[in-house]
Amino acid sequence: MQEQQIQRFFTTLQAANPLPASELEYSSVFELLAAVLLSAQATDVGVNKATRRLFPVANTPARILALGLDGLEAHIRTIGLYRSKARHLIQTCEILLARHGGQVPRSREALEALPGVGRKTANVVLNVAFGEPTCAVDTHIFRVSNRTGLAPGKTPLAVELTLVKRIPERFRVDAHHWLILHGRYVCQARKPRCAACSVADCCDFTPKTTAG
DNA sequence: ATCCCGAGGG
DNA sequence: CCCTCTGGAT
Repeated sequence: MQEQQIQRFFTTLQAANPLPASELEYSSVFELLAAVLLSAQATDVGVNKATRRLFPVANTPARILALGLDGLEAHIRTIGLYRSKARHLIQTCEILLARHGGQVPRSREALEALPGVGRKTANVVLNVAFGEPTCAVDTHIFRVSNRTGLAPGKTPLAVELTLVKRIPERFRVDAHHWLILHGRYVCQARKPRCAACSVADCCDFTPKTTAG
């Protein structure tokens, strides 16, 4: 995908969805962090189902810790990888209270030091909660970036660095949600819906009919 | 490279 | 049945 096509790609997605947002449900920065931590290799629908049980009972680090490991697991048992996520979330809450006054830190280093928080989750929090133009690369963004030719790369980090270079700054904050939603509903893993795709004409993957 | 790990879809 | 879902730790 060439530079002019990248402009068109994001301009088109922007026109269809001027104010894109996460489909994860949260009402505080801590809830966002917890929801994103729980969302690893899980659907947002499944995460929302669990957090609708969890957050009314425990939506602060102290309240999560008050649940204990078994109590937390009971609330999130329907999410894949729930045992490791419960353990990590508890360890993260302990660190938030011990080192950060119970608040979610704003630096990449501090975020990635939290158990269960890697580069992708840190990028999401930095972007969605704090407005930084980071490019979190999840399964959707990795696939869409490679398939369309927007940012080819063998690893998520390689894709991320290319995305930062290639996405114009004015699009970079919202690009996260545009790419995820595009991957979820149009550029799907198994059967990409190219016939219904608004950006097929600037995609390396979609077969294009020769002009004329 | 491997493990974790439930739910939904094809 | 198999694949996929806003990955991270070992």
